[in-house]
Amino acid sequence: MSKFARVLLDDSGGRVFDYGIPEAAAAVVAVGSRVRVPVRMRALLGTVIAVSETTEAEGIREISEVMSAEPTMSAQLIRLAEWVANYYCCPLEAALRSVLPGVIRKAEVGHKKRLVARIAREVSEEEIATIRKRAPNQAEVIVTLLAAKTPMLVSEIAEKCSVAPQTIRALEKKGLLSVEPETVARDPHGSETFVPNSKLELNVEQTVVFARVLAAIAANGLEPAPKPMLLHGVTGSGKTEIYLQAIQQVLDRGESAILLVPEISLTPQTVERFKSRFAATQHEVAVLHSHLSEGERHDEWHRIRSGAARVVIGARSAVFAPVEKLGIVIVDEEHENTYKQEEMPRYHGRDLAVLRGHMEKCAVLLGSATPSLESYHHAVAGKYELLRLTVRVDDQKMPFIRIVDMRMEAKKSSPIISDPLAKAITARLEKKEQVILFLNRRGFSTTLLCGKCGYVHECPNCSISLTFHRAANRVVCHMCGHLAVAPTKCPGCKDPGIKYTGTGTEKVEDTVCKFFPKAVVKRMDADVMQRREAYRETLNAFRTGKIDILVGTQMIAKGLHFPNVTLVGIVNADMGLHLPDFRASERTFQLLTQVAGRAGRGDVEGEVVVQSYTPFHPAIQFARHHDFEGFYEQEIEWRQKMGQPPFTHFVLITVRSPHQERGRFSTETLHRRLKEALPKNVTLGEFAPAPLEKSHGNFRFHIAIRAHAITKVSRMIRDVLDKLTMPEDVFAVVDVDAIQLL
DNA sequence: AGCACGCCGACT
DNA sequence: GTCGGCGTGCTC
Repeated sequence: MSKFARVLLDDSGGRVFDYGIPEAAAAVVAVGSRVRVPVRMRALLGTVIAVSETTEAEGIREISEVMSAEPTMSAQLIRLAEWVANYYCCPLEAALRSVLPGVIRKAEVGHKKRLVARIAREVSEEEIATIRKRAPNQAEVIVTLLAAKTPMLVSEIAEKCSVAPQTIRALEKKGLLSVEPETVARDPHGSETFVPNSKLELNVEQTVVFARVLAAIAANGLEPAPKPMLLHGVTGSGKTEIYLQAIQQVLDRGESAILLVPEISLTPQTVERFKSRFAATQHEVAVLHSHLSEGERHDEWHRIRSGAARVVIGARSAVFAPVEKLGIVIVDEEHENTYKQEEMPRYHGRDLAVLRGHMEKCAVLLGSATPSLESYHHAVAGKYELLRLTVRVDDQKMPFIRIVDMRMEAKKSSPIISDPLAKAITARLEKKEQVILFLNRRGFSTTLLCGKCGYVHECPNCSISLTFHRAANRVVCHMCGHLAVAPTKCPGCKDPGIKYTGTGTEKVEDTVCKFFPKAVVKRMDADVMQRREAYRETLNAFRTGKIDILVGTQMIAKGLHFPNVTLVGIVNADMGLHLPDFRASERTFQLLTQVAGRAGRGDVEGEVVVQSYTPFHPAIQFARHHDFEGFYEQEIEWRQKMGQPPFTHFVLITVRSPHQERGRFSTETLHRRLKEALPKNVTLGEFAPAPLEKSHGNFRFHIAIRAHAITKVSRMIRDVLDKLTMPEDVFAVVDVDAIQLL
């Protein structure tokens, strides 16, 4: 009695077919196996997603080839992919693509193979002497290999002994050496050596927290699965050390660990810190991120799959790392929006970390100085275990935060650098301390406005105004990258009096240079950091004190620490506060807290100056008092009243088309069908043009849905969309638990 | 997604 | 009569 495999074809529009498992392959075909199967006249690649004793299908054919002896994906990862497909309303095919990197599924890029030579048998001194008379080069090779005590690359030997490869071949013929192609892993950090660093002593709070983490790890594999832990630790409270020691504990138990970090934090320094720590215990660390080459990704994946590397650090997609015996998943900066994938499948890395931990019954640790409302709500509700670190490791006080009311100050002094901020900078410069100025917008000015006819220079493809970049003398669209020469007169009425209004980092840099001509000012944003080394160079210059004032965007807000930075100025705290986004307030609070955390990490107390036109906004006031709980309390109350997440799930459907009327019509039809299909307890919002009405030349429309049981709703939306045929140039995107609302 | 099947117009 | 346009639907 043979079995049947349910196979999902790679490029077959998400359809599954049943195939017979040949007797000979019965032992190797399992859920997660990659197989070649006959489809009509062709043989296609697919993934086995289930194995059963029976099938309803008629005209069953047999699997023609099994790609590897072991399933390429574990049954658990297949289950995770199925969950992603059901929850995030996408085809299983798309979810599986995230689980299995393209390079692995194609199986074309093999391991990088190189010829490796090793000593084949004992060689006596006399023998070497005999060889040396006839073939001194051959003798040299033998001596080198003996001295090395390990096999060497043929190319390496050839170079070192300056001999031709034939010399080595000759030795192989004599039976003294064996030469074989061997897999050589490309280590993205292979050329670096790591100085082992040992663990730091934990303070009282850290010890308490770590004990709880240990308890969770000790419960790995038991029923019920340990509760996920939320570590709320203020900036500088030593969360990373907890992560490091937790991972060590997991390794000691023979298990593996996954650490998710936001893509931007995955700097060489971060990676180095982890590699160094585990270098001491000889454990390999694999790194996964989007900038790996195909070959590197291939090698890292196999290093993980084979168990050679049991620590995985990576951006969101690393949550799918093929580790066995998962012992802990850690999500650093769990509130970060970069964990949400903004293309299909639109999963949230942190949420999948929690789910995977639950499925594999292992510890899950989420960490942040400013937890997301969602996670903190779970902690308060007892779904997560809440752990706290309230003091900084060096007993450093939290920085003093001063709010400058720009409604008054902007008139009196400069709208960019107010008097109080200027005075604070002067004082710090006199003491030879360093300053960071933060503004979350690139460019010189944000709007070109004609004073005469009211013309605003907008992007032809997007409904936002173009930003003037003075250094390049161009106007640039920050959405689609549209570029044009900066106009000198109004493109509408030809009046030469066109005005540049609004502030970007370029203008801040400019103003600061004028205010403090003696200070060394450097700007750090995506524009000046185009060269890869520029980032490191600037940071090094800043660290060694060659720069007095660093002006920058997001880039300088996250996780960098410089002991000599004692003042952080936030040029405009209101930016982003008034966007049509229910998370605007939460984001502002997080950003202010994170940026403020950059101040005062040395032995001098830090100071933060926040410029705002709405100084009494709760997000600003609570951030000022370092009061996360206070912010949470008032924000969660509002969310509950409004039926916003975390009390509902928010699903956003975006319909886009280059043709405005076709887009509107399709949205209308979709909305009507949804109204018919969705049950009463699901809130279906009216369809409307998106706040960002036009982007990349597409008109965009939104339908918002709020619901409690998302998987059911997801299914219904999929059914409605499948039945609906849209015009060729109209596309609908479903985003479950949407973060990007514009 | 491909690719066969099929049902209509232009052409050796 | 045949070649080939692409519109519709099936693939275990």
